[in-house]
Amino acid sequence: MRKQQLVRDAIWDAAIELFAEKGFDETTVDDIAEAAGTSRRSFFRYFQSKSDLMAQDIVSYGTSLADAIRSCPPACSLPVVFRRTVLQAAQLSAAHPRTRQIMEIAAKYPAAREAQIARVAEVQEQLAEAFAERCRLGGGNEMMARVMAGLTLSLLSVTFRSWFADGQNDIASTVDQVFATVKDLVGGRAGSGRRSVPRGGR
Amino acid sequence: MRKQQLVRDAIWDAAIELFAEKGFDETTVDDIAEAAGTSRRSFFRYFQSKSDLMAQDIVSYGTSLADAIRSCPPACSLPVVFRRTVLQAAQLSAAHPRTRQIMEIAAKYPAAREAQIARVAEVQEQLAEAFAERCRLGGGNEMMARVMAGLTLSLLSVTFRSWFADGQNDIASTVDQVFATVKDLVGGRAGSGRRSVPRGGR
DNA sequence: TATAAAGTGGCACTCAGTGCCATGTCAACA
DNA sequence: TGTTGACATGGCACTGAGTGCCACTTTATA
Repeated sequence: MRKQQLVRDAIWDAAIELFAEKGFDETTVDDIAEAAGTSRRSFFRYFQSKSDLMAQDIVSYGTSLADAIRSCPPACSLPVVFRRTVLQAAQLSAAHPRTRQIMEIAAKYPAAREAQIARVAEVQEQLAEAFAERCRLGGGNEMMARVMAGLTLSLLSVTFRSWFADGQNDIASTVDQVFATVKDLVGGRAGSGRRSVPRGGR
Repeated sequence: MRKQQLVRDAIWDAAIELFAEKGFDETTVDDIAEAAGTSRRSFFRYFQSKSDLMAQDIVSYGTSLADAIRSCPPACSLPVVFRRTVLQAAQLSAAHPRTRQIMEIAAKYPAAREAQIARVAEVQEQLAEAFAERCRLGGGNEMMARVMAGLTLSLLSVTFRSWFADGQNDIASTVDQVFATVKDLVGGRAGSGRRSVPRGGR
């Protein structure tokens, strides 16, 4: 039924509004239920917990990331898949009207932040699978898929933080900046001035 | 006072033992307090929560990582600092007698895993600071420090997972393996057989 | 030994989360 | 139109987490 989605949205909106207004810790489930015009008991039918609700965007964000990976043209090299994925996910999230509000809540309340971070680990699993599939990294190489997934999320996290801190809207250029930084770190050609060359091995 | 530490250790040991035995979710704070020969109220004087207790090792692990970064000889290049850090942290943790037990608990119970993951974010902050300090990445380049921190933890996570899954004890070789994988991904010379070359740029 | 400081345990309270059950709603069907 | 069944809802009661408060005990110091 479509009404289900309506109730769910009502709860979610009410919750975010209250979190922003009164604080994450200060808002009880009863508050949210009341503001959404439903009961405490129903709240828990739609969301597993307050934390679960808070991390909802991370989950959907994860599926769009996985989609981005899978939908990348087959000709793309690994690094290109990589970059496209980060860029696409960043743009998608940046476009969502509530994103900044949610980031503010997460920045302010550790409990809210933890709720999100906890889900990131699940997203990482999804990504690893998607990468493995996309790049046919079968056999003993799920390791690379996992490294890619971890790296992708690290870069995204840095990207968002920087984008959020700057208060600017052009997330694509933030992505460029982050990639330039990594290249510099890891030994690509581009550089932001500082030499810090590779030659890693023991 | 030294007795404080004794009580704390007693609680911690009792908790880990019970988690392994009955499960994380199934163990109540009362159970732990009783097993440790203290009261529920005192439990909360030593640990903020059950989750806090579960994540205790992550915290100490974080400080040893930060130390590893700071104690790296000044001559080392960035990638070397990097590798040393990962290796040192891996070895340190692998050496701790309870590490495997804790990983088993985390593997089995999502709530326990989440508790740990939530703390990893804090560790990442610590690492970013340490990297920034160690490499004198002042000014506008905290970004690189954060990328390094994220990358370090990603690699460590993969390393541990692999080490844990294999059931082997030589974590140094696992680290080698992971680094070879990254190099392969990002365009170094070493390779584990599969070509998936760099040539990053957009 | 007296006394201050610090640690401890019990009690009561709020809030999260869950199981159970009675009620309400809507649609299909007789 | 009235009955039935599926399903969503809301209330109630219960357990466990986490906290504030206070009385008690232990320990260090004079």
